[in-house]
Formats: sequence, C-alpha cells, structure tokens
Amino acid sequence: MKVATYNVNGVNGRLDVLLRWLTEAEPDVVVLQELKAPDAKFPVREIEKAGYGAVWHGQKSWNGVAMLARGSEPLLTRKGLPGEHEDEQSRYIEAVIDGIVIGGLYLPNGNPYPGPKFDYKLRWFQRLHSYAAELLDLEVPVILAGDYNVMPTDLDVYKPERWKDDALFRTEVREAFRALVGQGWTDAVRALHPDERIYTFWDYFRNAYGRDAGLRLDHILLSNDLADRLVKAEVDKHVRGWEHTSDHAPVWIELAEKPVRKRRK
DNA sequence: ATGACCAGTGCAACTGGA
Repeated sequence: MKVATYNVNGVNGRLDVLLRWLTEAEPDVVVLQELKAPDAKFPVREIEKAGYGAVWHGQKSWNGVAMLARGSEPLLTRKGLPGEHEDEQSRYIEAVIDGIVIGGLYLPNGNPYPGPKFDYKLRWFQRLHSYAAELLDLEVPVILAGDYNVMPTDLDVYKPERWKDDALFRTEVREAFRALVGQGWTDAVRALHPDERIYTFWDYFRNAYGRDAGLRLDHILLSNDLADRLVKAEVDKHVRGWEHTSDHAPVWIELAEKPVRKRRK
C-alpha cells in the first residue's frame, strides 16, 4: 500500500500537475493540502476520472485539505480538529481506508513570529497533540500525514541559522513536533533515512530548487503497528521541477501487507 | 536585510504563503 502527502498549492490551478503525478506515481492513498478552493469548486469529476474516490474539506481562497483513495471511497470520520469551536480554517480531514485511520493535516504556517498567527500555530499543535494521543489510545493502525510546517532538526534545513527565528523552525515549534512524535509515532522518512538531507519544499524565489535550498516540512507519522510494516519512504523530488508545479513535492511511503521489522524498544 | 515568485480575488493591487 502506497500512501502519499502532497501540498498542491491550489488544487484547481495545478490540477494538470496533480493528475500527471497521480498517473505516474499511482498512490493508493493521497492526502492533499492547500486546496485553495471552496467545497463546491473541488475538482471531483477529474479526480474520479483518474480513478480516485475523494473526500474534502475546502475553504475559500486559503487552506483546504482532501483525501483520495484509488479505486474506493474513503470513509469520512472527521473534518476539523476538536478543541477550538470558533476555528474556521480547514486544516484537518480524517477517513478510514482499508482499515487504517488516516488523518490529513495542514498545520498553520505561523509567521510572522512573534504574533497572533504564531500563537494560533502553537494552539493548533497542542490540539493536534491531544487528539493524536486519543487516536493512539484506539489501538488501531493510524497515519497522520501532511504539511506540518516544521523542520524537525538542523538536518531538515539547507541553512539552519537563517531560520532559527522563523515560525517554521522556532524552538517551541520543533519541541512541539518532538513531543508529538514522542507519544509513540514514527517519522517514516527519518526512520528509513536517518542521516540524509531530505527536503520536501523549495521556495519559488532565488532559484531555490536549482540550488537545492530546501526544507523538510511534509511528514508521514505512523502508529507502531504500521511502522513495523514500513518498507519505503521517499520524496518525488522531480515533481518540483515540472512546469507550473507546487512549491512542495509529494512524499510517500510503501507499507507491506505484514510486519517486516521488529518493534523497537 | 531585502526581495525574489506564486495563487486567489476580481480587474488593481492586495493577502497569504514559507
């Protein structure tokens, strides 16, 4: 089973790029972020034509998340995170596919630091932390994938010192990510590539992609039983080099049918 | 330190992104 996360940066504006990648990569499940479209403008017809069932949680102009399943309909279980009733930003969607609970998320950017947007990011992180713990308590296979808008360590940034006061790299935010993973999640890409510089985002400015001045922002977290089934975790970096493309590249994992590794600890 | 590039909205020139 191949599960991917992709910040498309406009699902309609870049529909050609999304469909091209779906055809090429053939993922079984995809969580999408930054739809930048209200519910009524989600391109369900084109996505179904490509062979995918879909659920989505849109919003006018900004944010927006979706989940696609190849050859089936995701069973929607949640839109939005609990804990802040007045939160109107579409940043979380959850569905069950093949017996796996899959959460697709788009964590707030949080810039500029300091300020209300940064505070909202930390609150959102705290809500995710609480809800993620509830998911683990269910003792079913769970994936939390998406654009976390955090580089977890120095290895995930082309030039760490330049980013230390940015909302994507502030100590509080890295600490929040570390605490989340510490609940018992596995960062799939890092688990299989512990020492590699791997990026998932390259700025449109300053020829960032050409210089490989990237950031690792998109992560796939696995509950323990799924971590045991992890066989591959990669970034489709070449997609960032396509014409008219998103500033993020798709990230994906391959899960075996049965456990392939021993439980750590 | 700044600005470089994008999409969306809506028709000029902003906001938000990271």
